[in-house]
Amino acid sequence: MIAVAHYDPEKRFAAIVQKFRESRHKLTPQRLAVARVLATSEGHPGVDAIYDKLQDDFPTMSLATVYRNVMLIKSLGEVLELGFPEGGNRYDGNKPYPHPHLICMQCKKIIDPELASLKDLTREVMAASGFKIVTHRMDFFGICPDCQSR
Amino acid sequence: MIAVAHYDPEKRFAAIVQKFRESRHKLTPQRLAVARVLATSEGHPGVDAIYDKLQDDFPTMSLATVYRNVMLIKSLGEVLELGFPEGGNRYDGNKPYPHPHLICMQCKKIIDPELASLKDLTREVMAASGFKIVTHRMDFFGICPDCQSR
DNA sequence: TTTGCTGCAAATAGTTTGCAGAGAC
DNA sequence: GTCTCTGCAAACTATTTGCAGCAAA
Repeated sequence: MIAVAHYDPEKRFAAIVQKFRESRHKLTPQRLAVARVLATSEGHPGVDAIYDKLQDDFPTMSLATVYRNVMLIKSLGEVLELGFPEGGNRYDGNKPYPHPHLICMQCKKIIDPELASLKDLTREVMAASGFKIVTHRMDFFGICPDCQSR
Repeated sequence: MIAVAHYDPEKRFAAIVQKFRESRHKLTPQRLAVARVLATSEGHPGVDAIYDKLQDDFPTMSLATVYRNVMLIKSLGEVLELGFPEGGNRYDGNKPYPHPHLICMQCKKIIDPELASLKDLTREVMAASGFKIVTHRMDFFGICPDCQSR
């Protein structure tokens, strides 16, 4: 299996809360709960997955609140949004900077492969094209080992 | 400037028409017109760009028809769909297989950089993860030389 | 107390679909 | 003549927004 590096989820949560404070945003229970799910999830949850996960603790919370807080955290630079045109964006609050993803087309799981050579690729494109490259997106789609053996 | 390889647009158009025939789809003027735009456009047009471009020749054609035919051509494997979650998917009928893209965040132009090392990257991910990789998506986002000097 | 946040419901935007007539073959 | 395709309008879905009450600071 591939090596996967993750930050300490509690530190990630604290970093997001710190950004809330710096930007003078109120620390509501709903907001903190969304931040905690983003910081601690390894599975790159979507908005509806976050919503579902919080139903036990916040039965009256609305989807709109999840959307609003995910957007806020994204605007603070503390979550990476993985948009998919088919809908159902996924979020990574654990590593909020661009990095490659490996997506199982069957079970929809998303994992983070370690790829050393990607930085060189970015530099190669910059030099060859004259573009000033700001960010990138690199997704591999396939069938994971679990789904292959089913 | 970066080197950009393109196929002969007329050959691409003929290949798409050939697929229409093989799959027993009727050759309506609207369908052929959409295929021609996809085969000959270098700018990775979106559905609305295709629609706009065809307004002169087919003033009564509906957006739905463009959508339906783009989807048909995609299902025949003759166009590469570049979906963006913000909406406005873009299409490449000239090189209908996965390849990296370089997207200007300002003028929205999309060009095809030549990157030799990408195949190795895919193999690296396959070997390390155990995934059976089916396809990939690699986008670089930045500011093109034209927009930088404006 | 003040101001921003939440829940609800309605609005939005891109895309898809049902249907009846038109047209390819 | 048959059966698919088209144009129109309505439906759909994920997301966003307006508003009135609620709660953090």
